[in-house]
This record gives sequence, C-alpha cells and structure tokens, in this order.
Amino acid sequence: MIDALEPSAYNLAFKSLDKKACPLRHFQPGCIKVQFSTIALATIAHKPSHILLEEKFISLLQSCKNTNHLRQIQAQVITHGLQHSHYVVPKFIAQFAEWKNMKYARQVFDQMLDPNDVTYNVMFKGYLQNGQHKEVVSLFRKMMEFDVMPSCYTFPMVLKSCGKLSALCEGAQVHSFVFKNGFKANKFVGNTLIEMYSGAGESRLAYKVFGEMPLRNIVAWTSMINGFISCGYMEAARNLFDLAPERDVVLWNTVVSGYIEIGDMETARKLFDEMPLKDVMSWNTMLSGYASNGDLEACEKLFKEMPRRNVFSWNGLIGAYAGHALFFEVLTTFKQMLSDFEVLPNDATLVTVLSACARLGALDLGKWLHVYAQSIGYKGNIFVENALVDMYAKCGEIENAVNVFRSMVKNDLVSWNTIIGGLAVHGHASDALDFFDEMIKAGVKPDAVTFIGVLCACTHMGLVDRGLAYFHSMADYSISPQIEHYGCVVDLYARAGCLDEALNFVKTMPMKADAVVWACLLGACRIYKNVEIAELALEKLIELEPGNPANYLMLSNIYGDAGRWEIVSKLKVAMRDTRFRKTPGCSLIEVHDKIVEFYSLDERHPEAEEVYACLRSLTKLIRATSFSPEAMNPEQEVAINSSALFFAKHCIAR
DNA sequence: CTAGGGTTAG
Repeated sequence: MIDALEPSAYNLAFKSLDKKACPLRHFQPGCIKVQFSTIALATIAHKPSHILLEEKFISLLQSCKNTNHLRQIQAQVITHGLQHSHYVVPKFIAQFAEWKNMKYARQVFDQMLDPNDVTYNVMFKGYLQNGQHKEVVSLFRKMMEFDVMPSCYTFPMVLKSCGKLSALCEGAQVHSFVFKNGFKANKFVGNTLIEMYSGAGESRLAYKVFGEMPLRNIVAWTSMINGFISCGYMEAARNLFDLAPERDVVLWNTVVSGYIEIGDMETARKLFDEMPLKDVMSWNTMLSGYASNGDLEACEKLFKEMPRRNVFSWNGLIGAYAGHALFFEVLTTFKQMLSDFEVLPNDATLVTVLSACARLGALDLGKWLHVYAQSIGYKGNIFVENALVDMYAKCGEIENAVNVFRSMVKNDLVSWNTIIGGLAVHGHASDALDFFDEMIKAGVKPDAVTFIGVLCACTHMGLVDRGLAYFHSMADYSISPQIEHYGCVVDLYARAGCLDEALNFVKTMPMKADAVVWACLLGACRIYKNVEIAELALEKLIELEPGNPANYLMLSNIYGDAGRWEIVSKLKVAMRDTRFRKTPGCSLIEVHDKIVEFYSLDERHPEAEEVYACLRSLTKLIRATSFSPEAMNPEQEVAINSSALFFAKHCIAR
C-alpha cells in the first residue's frame, strides 16, 4: 500500500484532480499533502497504513459538493486499489445515493469483487431513498444467487420495496426466508411485514404476523392498528387500540385520523378530547379533518384555540379555504401568516397560495411570490415552479410562464401538462401543440391530463381532424379516454359547427354523457342556431340537473335569437317557478393590489357609468379599425391608450 | 445499514 503511494501514484492521482473540473477548496493540493503526512505518521505508529488511507478517503467523501467530486475521488480509489474495500465502498455508494445518482452507485458496486451484506444493504437503502423499488427486489434476487447471507437490516428494506410494488408474491418469499433463518423475532422485520401485508390490503396476513411476534412493542401495535384502518376495518382497529398495553401520542393520532378518514368526526373529536397528551400534530390532524369533512367553522375555531402552531397548521387552514374555493381567504390568511412571524411558509404553502392567485388573477401578488419563493430558498423546487407556470399562464402572462418553464432544471409530467394546458386556453394553441411534440421528443410519456390540453388546443384552432387523430392516438400511449376526453371531442365538433357529428359522437360514447357534455352541445347550438338539437340537449340536462336554471336560461336565449318570443316568456315563467336563481358568472381583475369582481352589465361599481362610457368608445374605435391594431392611425392609438388608462385608474376596488 | 403520524402542482 505504501508502495502504491510513491510519487508516481501521487502524480496519477493528482492528475485526476483536474483543477478546472474541480474548483473546490477541499481538493487543493494541500489536501493531498495531509494525506502524505498521515501515511508518514502511520509508518511511525505501525498502524496499518491502508486503514488510514481508507479513513482519509472517507473523510474526503463527506466534504463532496457534487457528483463530479465523487467521480474524482473514485478515480483515486481505483488508483490506490481500494475499489474492493468493504470499508470504503459502502460509504461511496451511500454518497452517490445522497446525490441521487444510483447509476454511479451501481457502477461502484458492480466493480467490487465480493460485496458483503453491508454493501448490499447500502445499495438497498440508496434505491429505497430514490424510490427505485424494482431495483431493490432484483438486487435482492442477485444477493440470493451469490449466496450472500442477508442481515437483519436487509429485510425491512426489501420488504418495504415489495410492499411499494405490491409484489406480495415476492414479499411472501422473503417472509418465508425470514422465517427459516430465524429473523422473525426481530422487531424491525416483523413491523415491516405488518406494513407490507396491510399496505396490500391483506390485513389478515398482517394480523397473523402480529400475533406470532414474540415481542410486540408500541410501534408494532401502531402499525397493526394503522393496517386495520387502511384496510377499512375501523372497528378492529378500535378493539386493538382498547387492548393496547401502552398508548403514546402517535398511536392516539393514528386512531383519531382513522375516524376522520371514515368521516366520523364526532368520535374523532371525542377521542381527541380524551387524549392525555396532545402534540401539534394532534391538533393539525383534527384541523385538516374538519377541513376535509367540510366543517370550515370548526376548522377556524380549532385554529384559534391551538396552543402552538407550525407550518402544517397554517397550511391546514389555508388548504381548507382553498378546498372550499374561498381564494380571498387564502390570500388574507397567508398575509396573516407572514405578519405573524411565527413560522415561515414552505413549498406547500407557496403552491396553495400561488394556485389561489391563479384562480383570482392576482398577478401582482403572484409575481411577488415568485421573488419571495426564491429568496427563501425554493428556487428549483419543482412543486413551486410548476405552480408558478400555472399562475403566469392563468393570469395571461404566457411569456413568463414559458420563461419559468424553460428555466427549470427538470420538467416533469406536471410541468408539461401545465404549460400545454396554459397555452391551449390562452389562444396560443399552436404553441401548445409544439410543446406537445417537444415533450414526446424529450421522451416524457403523456398521460390523460396531457390530452385534455392537446384536445383543448385543437378545439380552439378548429382543427377537427387533427384533434380526432390525437384522440385516437391516446391508445398508443395506453391511456383509456375518460369522460373528459369524450367531452373535449364533443366540444371539438360542436365549436366547429359540426353539430350532427357531435350528437352522433355522444350517442356512440361508451359511457353515459354527463351534464358537462350536454351543456357544451347546448352552448354550440346557440351559436349555430340549431333549435332541434338544443331541445334534445336541454331535455337531457333537465334530467341530469333539474335544479340548474342556467339550462333554461340558455334555451331561452336560443329561442330569443330565433325570434320566438312567445316561448321565451313561457320559459321565463317556468324558470321563476323553479324558484332557483342563476348566479351570474363573474370575472375578476386585479387593480392596485386589490381584486375587483364584476359580471356582465354589472352596475355595482361607483364609477360604473364612466367605465361603460369608456368601454363604448373603445369598442367603437376597435370597430372602426376592423379589429386590426396595425391599421390604426396614431390618433386612434392615442385614444385607445388613454381609454385603457382610464380603465386601469378607475377600476378601484371597493 | 433499522421501524410507527402530515399538507402541496394539471
């Protein structure tokens, strides 16, 4: 070993530390010098020098700042003939796993002559960390082939992967191996077996394991109770809970959230009140329980009563508002959270608030959030960036949406779906289709949501044939169309004026058409003045949603367009008799950091008269130029700009 | 190299 470190080896190793590729301080020559002095010391102390060298490498590993550095050290490890060391290699693999690079980790592993159980275990752990469960199972098979004896650390990891893959057959094999080799007394192994079986819905098998465990600690009890809950056996879970020799806060919370899951808020609350000790999580569980069961009042009340709050508490309340479509409340609560200084928002907070901005068109706040997110370290967070793309797209800032999309380190399926959908609904349909092609070329597999965006783009461009081709191509990606996709195709035909084709398509659909489908057909009937199909669509609509006055209103408009006023007046009477009133569809606009709501012919604004006067002159000017901005003369341009300015200044939120 | 409880994007 010492020989291997003579100057020639030193030079070789040093060469691999190309300064350009590796600009960090840790790898300055001084570092290597330390290595030499260590070896010198070792010679004096008569300590095996290769052990010290290995230690040196391991401490170097810990200071790595990227995968490149790891590769540099790897080169040195090989230079020193340590690529088979049972001491160094596991640490190496663990580091690569930490950097989410299991490909390199596997390379290091494969280069090793006789990997032992520990080395296998770190590989398992790495795969597990990175969600590569298939690899865990196949590597375990290899371990068996090579007759490497697993340790008690091995089984929990392998079993967990079997559970994630719902590969019960494999799992049972591992189980029998555990049984034969005397690992069944191990608490960790038993616990993961329970989790695996109950995760696959086999609570009876899980209970068998639980019953056969010689030593059951509270973790095992919790897992078993949780297993019953996730398999839908709340009673069994409760019985076991009442029998448990010991109950800690985790177990209490598990049972409380079990009752919440089945919607039994009363029992959940009763248990919550009985808890001898509540931590923040107990409160949060109750809070989000009220939210998901629609009791917003109880949710708000509980939030006020909480002795301590963390991010999850705030996210719970904000999420509750978002879930009830109360987006203004989302924003005000978020502002409260900021001014409270109690806790810092996290990525989940930002995502929820950004999506509220998207729904409200609160572009200014959205932009502020963009900067804010970066300043608190969520630059490069895929959740936040996808939400930003969505926010910009929904607020009409397509260019910014594309910019954020392009600046992302990695675009996942949701990113692609968001940008395609965003472009499609904002009049950039051909760009949307370009993005779809790019996505396919990039090797990203589209899903059902992708095709909603693509079909929507075709609808907006009136590309009936191309849209149909996309619809049929879904089978190539093994995606079976859902009602939404059929709805898109109906829309595709209907908006293009092919009402008969649309109706035929509805008739041949494999599922029953829902209200959305008929409403879209009805909407097209008005534009293309087809009273016949409209009557049919309305008949279906009344059957599906008898209380929705929007349907009658639509038909009445159709008759109105056709000049058949006698029917219109009859319908008006019929509508009055339903005693339902249609809530007018409203729009939102952000002006001066406030959001104004308005609907068609709205007169609630204090300056409504001026606003409408301005709108009239704008319309007149636009008509005069035949909708073509290029054809405007400078005088008209000035007029339009000042009118627009008037709009901006006078739409002040009340 | 070990176990049990949470929120988020279309």
